[in-house]
Amino acid sequence: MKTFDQYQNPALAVDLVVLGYQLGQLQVLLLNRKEAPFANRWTLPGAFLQFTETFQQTCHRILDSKLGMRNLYLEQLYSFDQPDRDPRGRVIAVAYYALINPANYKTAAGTMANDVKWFPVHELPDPAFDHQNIIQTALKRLQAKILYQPTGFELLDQDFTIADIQELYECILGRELDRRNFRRKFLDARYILPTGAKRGNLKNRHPELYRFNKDLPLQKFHLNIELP
Amino acid sequence: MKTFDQYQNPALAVDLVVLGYQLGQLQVLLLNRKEAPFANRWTLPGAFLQFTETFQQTCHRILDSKLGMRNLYLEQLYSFDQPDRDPRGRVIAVAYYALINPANYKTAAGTMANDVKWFPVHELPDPAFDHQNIIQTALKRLQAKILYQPTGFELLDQDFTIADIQELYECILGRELDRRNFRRKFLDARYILPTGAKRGNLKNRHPELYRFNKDLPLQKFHLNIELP
DNA sequence: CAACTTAACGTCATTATGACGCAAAGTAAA
DNA sequence: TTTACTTTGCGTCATAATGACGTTAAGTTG
Repeated sequence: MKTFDQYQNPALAVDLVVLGYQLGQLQVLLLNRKEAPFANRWTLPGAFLQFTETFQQTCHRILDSKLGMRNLYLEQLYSFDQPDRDPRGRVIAVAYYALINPANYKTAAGTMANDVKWFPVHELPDPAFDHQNIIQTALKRLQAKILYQPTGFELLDQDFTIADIQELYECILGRELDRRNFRRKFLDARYILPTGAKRGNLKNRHPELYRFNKDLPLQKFHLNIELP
Repeated sequence: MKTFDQYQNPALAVDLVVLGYQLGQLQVLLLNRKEAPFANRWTLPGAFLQFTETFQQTCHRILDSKLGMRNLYLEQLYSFDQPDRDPRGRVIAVAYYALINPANYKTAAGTMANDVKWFPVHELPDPAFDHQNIIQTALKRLQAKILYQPTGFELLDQDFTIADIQELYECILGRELDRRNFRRKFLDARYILPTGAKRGNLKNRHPELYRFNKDLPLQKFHLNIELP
């Protein structure tokens, strides 16, 4: 039985679209690249796959060691194969995306090294390589995903108000939703359950806090919202 | 600027799940493998990515040269990374799936070389490598896809009856649907348009022939069917 | 022309959705 | 202590979509 080590294989990189929700905006985490090519440009965090690693292991190596993040939602996004996507040679990128709540990390705006930064998805710099393309693919995936899987909750605190989650949905979907119909849907369908507590320290009426209903059968979650 | 050719990179294979609808059943195309490992076992058609190829080019190389198929629906499925998925060494598989109408090719049952064969998806042999896993991933993807994209039509003749397409949906989704409600949905929403012709040569009433409505805005296509 | 089968069309009750109105709770200003 | 203002929470109504199912029409076979 022969092996394949002697053939010329493309290099294999794993790139991560880390998405967080902060200050009412969906944000992407980018790194400022030091080396050529694309020195001083912003890029997705990434690493080359080590020979014995799985993709997930590479992801966790990047997230844990470089960014101090763990226990997050992670899913394979797509594999990118344009032959000229890296000027150094043939590099295939397997992209994953992660959803995190920035409040759980020291990565809130301002508390990070200046080569790591959150960018609101509508104010992105022109990133290196084909990373713009990868980011847009992730955003489209997320738009589709939150309509049939309760993944949006990964971006919020465990306890949240209905206004919180509605703003998150509006931000991701890029359209406004009727407050009262949104509430009705999430409550009637029991996607969320009241905790009994309310959020205080507010100027106006104190809203109730809710939590995702962990007992919800996954195939029951479905929102019928048209994209703009 | 350095290149990466000198590193030890995993081999990169492209594997194809070719799906066809025939004899009222969804079928997968498998090849009988001649060489070790897994000699005499059935596998997905596949090939190693050549250094300058895109994934799609590899797919077309496999489909065109080995199977004589072209002009088909092709979409990236998922990338498989289990380190032990190939006993010859580390091989990453980027899987694509293709939807074809077998009637358009000489690959109808019985007209093929005996090392190429269609298998109904519920009567699969135990395939080599992790190909069972890849096939099941493709079937789940197809189930989800036909509910929000009009991809099912790729598996049928251009002109079809409502019974044809309903049987296709029932077969892919694995559940029965009400004949009258199915018709109502597809006609009222103008997913399909009448051609004016009817299918003759039948024992009973001759059904009208329809065609997919090419002018349908894609975001309008949506079926609200729960999976079993 | 009677029997049989599939296609085509229709009805009705229930549920989901879109578009709103209005009262309650809380803070801040008068 | 009112009054103004804002956000939350609850409710209504019309319309659209869906599930369940009955009836008639078209065609073949005996």
